[in-house]
Amino acid sequence: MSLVQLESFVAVAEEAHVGRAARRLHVSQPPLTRRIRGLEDDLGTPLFERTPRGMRLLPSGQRLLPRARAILDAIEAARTAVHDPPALNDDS
Amino acid sequence: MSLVQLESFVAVAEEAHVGRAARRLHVSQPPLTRRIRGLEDDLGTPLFERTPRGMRLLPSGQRLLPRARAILDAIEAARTAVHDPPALNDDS
DNA sequence: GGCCCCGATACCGATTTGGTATTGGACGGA
DNA sequence: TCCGTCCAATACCAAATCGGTATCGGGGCC
Repeated sequence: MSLVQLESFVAVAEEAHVGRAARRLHVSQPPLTRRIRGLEDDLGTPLFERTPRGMRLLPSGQRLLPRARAILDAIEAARTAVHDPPALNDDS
Repeated sequence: MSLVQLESFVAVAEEAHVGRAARRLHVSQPPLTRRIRGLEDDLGTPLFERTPRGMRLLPSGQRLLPRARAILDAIEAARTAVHDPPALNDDS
């Protein structure tokens, strides 16, 4: 599992469409398809149902989605925290 | 930033020693040195002080450490959640 | 001054990754 | 029913990434 895979998963889940998600992520469609497939392989379970219209989240994917978002948010928070020392307490 | 980098960072922070951390992670020392360097480059700030005895966390690294651990834990939790459907509620 | 322990770097081969082109399947309209 | 369209999946190749071995450079410590 990688952060790139999680980011890709969230984008595809939100767009319900690999092509649109690819445009949003500034990559072409095939690598994005492979990222999703790689994530499913890593987890050992499918996350989406492939329909003729696009991608629909399976229950497993629905369970992953909020956690994936939380992880990506935590990454951003960590990035910020490294740079922002907490405000000094007057007592310290 | 990648999960591999975060995992490497936590190991080096805990061991205070690139060589020991490398053994623990089952990689050789040079790639681990590069992962740490890559993370520092990505964040734009050093995380460790290099001493003749090993590595010591800088304040920036101290701020990152608990967050890195939390992220790695969240990854494991997500992995588990995908496989474990929540117990059915009798009311549902 | 010589030895030892540490992380950093050079170099090379292997793996991974991305892009273009193409395929195959499912709809929808004429 | 056949053709055009839209979707994800795959084949293929080039570029980038990554890991390992060998080596370097700097500090301590006899």
